[in-house]
Amino acid sequence: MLTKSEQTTEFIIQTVAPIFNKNGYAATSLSDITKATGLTKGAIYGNFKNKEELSIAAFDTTVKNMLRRINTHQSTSDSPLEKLLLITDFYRNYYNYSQELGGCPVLNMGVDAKHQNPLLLERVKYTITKVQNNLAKIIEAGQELQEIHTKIAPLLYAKRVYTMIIGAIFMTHTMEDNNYLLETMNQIDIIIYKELKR
Amino acid sequence: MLTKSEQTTEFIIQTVAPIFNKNGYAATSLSDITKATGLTKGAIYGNFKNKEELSIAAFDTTVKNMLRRINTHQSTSDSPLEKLLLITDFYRNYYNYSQELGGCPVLNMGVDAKHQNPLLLERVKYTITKVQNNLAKIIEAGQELQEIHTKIAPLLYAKRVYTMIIGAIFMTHTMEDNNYLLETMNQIDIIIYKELKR
DNA sequence: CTAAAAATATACCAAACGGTATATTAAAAA
DNA sequence: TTTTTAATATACCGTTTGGTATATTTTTAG
Repeated sequence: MLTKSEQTTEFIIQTVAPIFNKNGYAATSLSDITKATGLTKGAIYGNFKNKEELSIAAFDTTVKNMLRRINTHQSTSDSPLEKLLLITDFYRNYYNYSQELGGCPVLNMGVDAKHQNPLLLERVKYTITKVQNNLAKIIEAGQELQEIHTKIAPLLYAKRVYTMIIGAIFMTHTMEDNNYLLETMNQIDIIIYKELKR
Repeated sequence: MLTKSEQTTEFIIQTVAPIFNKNGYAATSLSDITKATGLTKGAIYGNFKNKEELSIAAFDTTVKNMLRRINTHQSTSDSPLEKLLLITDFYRNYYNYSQELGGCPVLNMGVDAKHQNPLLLERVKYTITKVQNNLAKIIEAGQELQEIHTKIAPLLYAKRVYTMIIGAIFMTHTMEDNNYLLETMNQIDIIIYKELKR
């Protein structure tokens, strides 16, 4: 069972996460935070050291939820190759999903934290590395199960794919046009079928 | 000849552009601006209506310079196909170049302006559309000169390519690793040779 | 049910915010 | 060179900023 303060801490994070993600670190004020939560500064600073720490907790939670969601989605299948296709499938619905989060946390905070919040930037880098390694692991598993060509360099392809995904996320959000995401996922599926699959 | 005020206006824009690009709109304060220019608020507000207008002028100038630079680079050749290769070549050196600008203006302001500066966001959208159309025009010219397959849809490929480029820019800047940009440009070159070239 | 402890609210801080009215200085025209 | 005009500096405005010390309330333990 969660203590009262643990509940409050969790409530603050959940409430504030989309605000930070949407507005960025500097443009999110403490009055935004108190207004959204209905709490006072006393409560906020009783649960978090400062604004920076709160922004990091918010990012980490958002990302954790997102990665869990991708993981659940791909675990529908045991085949690594199909797992990859399920991931592109996940991102076909990402525009809707990420709008609930206030945008893509990796993209938004990667750009936003760059010159203002070094600790948060480290969390973004860590997240990107993690996503890439996850992709690479799936490719490796596919090679072991002889679904994927062994000549393929797993991490290289993982980076290639994630670069395309994040580009499509930016374009879709900025241009407010889901086709960038859909079209890019189709392209990645073609890579999976024509380059990876043996 | 430029009048005194025109000179000052230009000086302010040039000085302030990389600051806005680096820190984002909200995180750039008027004291940042006065400190960097050595001017007072009186001078700033004598030349610009407000902070928003200045940020837009700064973005427009940065982008104009950037587009001119790409244009100069590609005009080395008359062949549309080679023009495309010269563009990927330009982006191979983009990490260095964009660091001077305080990052990629399209990427940074696209994310930053999304929920804070609608006028600036419109400028970003306009820029993206322009870049895409430029790429599409080159492909069309290549089709007319029979360098590029006519079955290729110019705008579709233009969007595909720019999506990959902007993804690579994000990854390179966030991960501080130029390989994302280099690797992506190699991939685009492969697309040019294997899919576009006839 | 009461006492100790933990969590939240209140009231306050100096500093910084974007912006403006006015004074002063510098440039252009007569 | 003087006068007019334009450009910049100064001083100030109310508001908001992130953060804190302290008072009050709520929760938990005895």
